[in-house]
Amino acid sequence: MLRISKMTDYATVLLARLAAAPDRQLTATQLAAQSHLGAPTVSKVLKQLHRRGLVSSTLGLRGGYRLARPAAEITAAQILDALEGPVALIECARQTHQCSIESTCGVGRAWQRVNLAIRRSLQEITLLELAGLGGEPVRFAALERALRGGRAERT
Amino acid sequence: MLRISKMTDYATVLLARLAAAPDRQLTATQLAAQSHLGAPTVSKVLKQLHRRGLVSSTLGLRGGYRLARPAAEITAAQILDALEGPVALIECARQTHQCSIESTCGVGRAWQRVNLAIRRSLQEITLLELAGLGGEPVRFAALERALRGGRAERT
DNA sequence: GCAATATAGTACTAAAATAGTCCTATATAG
DNA sequence: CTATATAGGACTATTTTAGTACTATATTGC
Ligand code: FES
Ligand code: FES
Repeated sequence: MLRISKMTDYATVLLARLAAAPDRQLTATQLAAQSHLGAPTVSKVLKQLHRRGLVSSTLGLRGGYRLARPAAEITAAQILDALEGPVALIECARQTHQCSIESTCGVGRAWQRVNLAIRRSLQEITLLELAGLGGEPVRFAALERALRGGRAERT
Repeated sequence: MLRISKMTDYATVLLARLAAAPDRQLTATQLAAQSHLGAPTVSKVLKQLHRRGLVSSTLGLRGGYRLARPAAEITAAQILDALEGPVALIECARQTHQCSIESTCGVGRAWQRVNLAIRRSLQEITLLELAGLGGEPVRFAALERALRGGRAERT
């Protein structure tokens, strides 16, 4: 249940590598070799990450990629959004809800709460933690809170 | 990000309908009409729900479906599992992890914790709440108040 | 027994999403 | 000017998901 795409998985791996070498500039080829992933695929992911502002790039010879900001300021939610867009748990949970059976079901509202809770938990996980660099354990306080409270979100 | 399949969505709708009529037996055709969904699809979903023990069925004339147990004892996690199986957030999070780059990445562990947290949250949502039948807003608000004093939020 | 109704199981087809590749353009260092 | 590297987009292949169809079996009521 609840898979993330391979591309997103790759993205976290690549970002973790960049996080481990914050002052260096790594090329797509280098990252592909380090990660044992295909070079074209890695390139594609990095391009997407650049589009979404998670990495900065330098063109030309001696170019490459680095994190656009410190690993502690990049969250799992941002990575997910960057690769998969703001798709929600179910169609009904999207802002423009045009579910055909909405009037008769009433389930959508509850799923939205679940969706919200998950988003909140993902916003508390930083790349630092994903990369295993932070030392602090992953926390899920917000998840617990959101599940019970169900407050509004702004993202 | 993090979609559930349409089938799972349908399942919650159908289960919610069954939950709303706990003492009646509804046929697939009736449920399809109520939910404005295709009859073959509804039938398929119900068969799967029966296989996974979430609904009980009666064969033959005057047959139909009903919940296998009270709505309060059916959780969102169970519904998800019934329709989509125990697939995890990423391949690496599965019990039989055979990720090819596992040795070099170290990201898997953190995702596993995210995965676990999401599962736990889904286990706390019951069908009663999904169906909008429980008194859940009060209960959640009270719990939140009791638990308040948590930690700060991050974007 | 027999016909009608309804679920059970399974196999198949169609459609959509995802993954991966390739090509062209552009920027930079030397 | 050339080699290297990213940027963007188009394309194909694969996989997953959704939906349909068909056969078998159980139950009711005549
Ligand atoms: S399935 Fe869309 S609102 Fe319920
Ligand atoms: S991507 Fe599989 S263990 Fe990291």
